[in-house]
Amino acid sequence: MRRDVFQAIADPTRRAIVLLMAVQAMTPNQLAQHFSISRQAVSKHLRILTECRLLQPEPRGREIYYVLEAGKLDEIGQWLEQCRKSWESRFNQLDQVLITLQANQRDTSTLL
Amino acid sequence: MRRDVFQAIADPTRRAIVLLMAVQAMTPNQLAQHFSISRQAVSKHLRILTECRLLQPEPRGREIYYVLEAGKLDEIGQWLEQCRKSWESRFNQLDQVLITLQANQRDTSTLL
DNA sequence: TATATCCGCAACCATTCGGTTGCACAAGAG
DNA sequence: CTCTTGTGCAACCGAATGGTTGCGGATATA
Repeated sequence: MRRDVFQAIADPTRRAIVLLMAVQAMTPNQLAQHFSISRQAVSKHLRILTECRLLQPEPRGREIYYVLEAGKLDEIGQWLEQCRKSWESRFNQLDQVLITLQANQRDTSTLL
Repeated sequence: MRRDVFQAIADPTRRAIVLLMAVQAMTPNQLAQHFSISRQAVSKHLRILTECRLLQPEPRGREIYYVLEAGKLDEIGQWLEQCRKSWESRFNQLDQVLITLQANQRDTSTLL
């Protein structure tokens, strides 16, 4: 199933999972020991993180290691940059106006 | 009310609002014209974005302009960086092991 | 082979979410 | 003052969320 990465990291438990996985890949059982919820609840979170390609399962015998797909984090970074860029160009536009005004200040009287 | 910024940007409509607000501050009515949902639904989104300090309301008479609080975006960026940093230091640790092994390669036979 | 372990799936449940409609109130416009 | 406009708030509703428990299947272990 396709899923939204922003919706995936909305839950604080899932963000903690991503952080842990960034340090070291783990199995669901190992992971569940870090939380106070049931193993199945952790598995649900892993499923969601896997569906949006933030994690990738790597079976090792009867165990399954979930590995972080760090490249998927860029999707979040791109949105962030888009916001920041728009926000700053908004100021740049204002700066342009001010610079133009300042440059023409000596002519302002004649222009108005 | 205090709110989680990650939960706030989980909804695609709210992300679109943030992007629009990054370009130009708007009133709820102006904003609602960009979407196919009701004005009240947009107002709900504005409330959530305001509660997590991503937007700040600026009353102008009977109108209210919502202005982006761009600094709040850093909270997301910090989490991202924390993930990336852990992820890369994970590789660095592996690199250290490999480098050490390679340096000692000539002695491996004696060490084992 | 029998048993224990690791894991995902399904059913269920309370709560939250995102949308709607209707209403009340404050501020300009006539 | 009256009317229109911009806004927030409350009630309601179906769907999604995050948790639980119980089960079955596959893999190691005795």
